[in-house]
Amino acid sequence: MKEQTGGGEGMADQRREQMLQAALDVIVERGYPDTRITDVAERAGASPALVIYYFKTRDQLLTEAMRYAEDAWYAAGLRRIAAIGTAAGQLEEVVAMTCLPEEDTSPSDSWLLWLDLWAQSARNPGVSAVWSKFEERWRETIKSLVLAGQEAGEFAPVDAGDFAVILSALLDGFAVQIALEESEVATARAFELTMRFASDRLGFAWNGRRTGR
Amino acid sequence: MKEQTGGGEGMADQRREQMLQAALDVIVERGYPDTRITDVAERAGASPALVIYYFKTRDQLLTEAMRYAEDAWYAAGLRRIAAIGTAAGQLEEVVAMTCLPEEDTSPSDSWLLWLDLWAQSARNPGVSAVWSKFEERWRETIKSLVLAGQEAGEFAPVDAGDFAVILSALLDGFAVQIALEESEVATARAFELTMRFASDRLGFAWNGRRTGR
DNA sequence: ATTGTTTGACTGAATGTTCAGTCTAGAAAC
DNA sequence: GTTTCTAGACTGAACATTCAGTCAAACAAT
Repeated sequence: MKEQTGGGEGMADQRREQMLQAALDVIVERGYPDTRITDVAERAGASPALVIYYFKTRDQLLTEAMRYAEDAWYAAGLRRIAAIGTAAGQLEEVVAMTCLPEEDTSPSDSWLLWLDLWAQSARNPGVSAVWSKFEERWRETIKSLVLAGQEAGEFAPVDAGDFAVILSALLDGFAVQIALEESEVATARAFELTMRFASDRLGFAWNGRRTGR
Repeated sequence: MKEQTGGGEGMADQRREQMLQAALDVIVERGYPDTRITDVAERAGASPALVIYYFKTRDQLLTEAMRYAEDAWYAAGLRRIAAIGTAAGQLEEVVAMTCLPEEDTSPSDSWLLWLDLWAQSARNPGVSAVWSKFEERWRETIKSLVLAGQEAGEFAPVDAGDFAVILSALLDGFAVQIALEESEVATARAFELTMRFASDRLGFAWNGRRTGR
C-alpha cells in the first residue's frame, strides 16, 4: 500500500499519525472504552467520517494507538540506553523509564495508558497482542542487559531470567502506584527503592543520583 | 417464590447481595465499562428496573460491587492470617493471597477485577476511593506484620514501611502477569520468586513448600 | 372474620440519548 | 478523468433510566 510520491506523499501518513496522537490524548483523558470517534476527530481537526476512513473501525484505531504509544516509548528508551556505557547505568535508565516522568508528556500519562492496556488486554485479543509483544520485548531487554553486565564483570551471577521477571513485575507494580497516586513523591521513592533492590541483587554500587530528568 | 417470610427484612439484603455477586460475575466477564444493567439483572433473575430500584444508578451498583469484592477478599485473608502462629507463615499467606488461586473462584477472577479497579480508579472518584482504602489497608497489614515479626526476633531489622511498599508493588506487578498470562505456571513462579525475595530481605529461612491451595 | 388500607418488592413499556458506522457527494491531487 | 481525500447528514441499535402501575403480604378497623 505505497502512497503517491511528491508533495502530498507524507500527507496521509501525517494525518494518520495526527489521529493516533489525538486518540492517545483522548484515551488518557477518558479511558479506552469511553473514547469516542467524535472526540478523536475533533481533537485531530477532522470529521468522524474521516477517522473511520483511515481506520476501518474504532477498535482498530484504538488498538493501533496503543501499539503506537508503546513502540514510541520503547524506542525512545532503547535509544537512550544505547548511549550509555556501563551496564549499571543502562539498568538505571531502564528503571528511570518507568519511574521517572518524561519531559514532554504530562507525568502520569503513559502509566494511565498502561492501566487501560492491561484492563483491555484481558478481553480484547488485539490489545492483548500489543501487550504480550511489549512485555516480552521488555523482559528480554532486561535479561540481555543483565547478561551483558555479568559478562563485563559488573554484575553478580544471578539468574538473569528470574531477575528480569521480578524486576519487570516490580516496575509494573510501581507504575500502578505512580499512575494512581497523586503525590509526586511517589516517583522518586519508587525509583530509589527499585534501584536499591537492583543494585543489591546484582551487587553493584549505587549512589542515588538523579531525582528527575 | 415466597417473599419476606419470617424476617422479611432479610429478603431485601439477600437480593442486594445477589445482585452484587451477579455484577461481579459480569464485570469479570465483560469488564467494568461494558457491564450492562440488563446483564446483571438477567444473572440475578430480576428485571433491569429492579436493579435500579436497589442501586440508584449503574455506577453506584458497580462501585459497590467493587467494594464488596475487595472487602470479602481482604476479610477472608485476614481470617486465615490470624490463624497462623509465626510471622514468617503469616507473610507467606499474604503472598499466597495474591499469587495462588483460591479454591472457589476461578483462578484469574480476582486479578481481572483488579485490572478494572485500577483502570477505573484513574477517572472515577468513587472507585478510586475503594482502591485507596484497600491499598492503604493492605500496606498497613504488611507493615505491622513485619514489625511484629521483628519484635519476635523472626525478621531482620529492615525498614518496615519501605518493605511494605516494595512488597505490595511486587505483588501488584505479579498480579498483572497472572491475570493476563494464561499459563498456570506463572502463579507458582511468582509465588516462589516473591517468597525468595521476602525471606532474603527479612532474613528468615524459607523452604518452598506449597504450590497450590 | 371480613374488609379496606398501606407498603415494599417488583415489572413492562416507554423515553431519550449516545454513538459507531454509512451514504452521498464535493474538492483536490495526479 | 480517475483516484484520493474530506465532510455533513443520517441510520440503526444499544442502553440507562423513568414511569405508571401490579401484586401480595401485613396491618388496622369494623
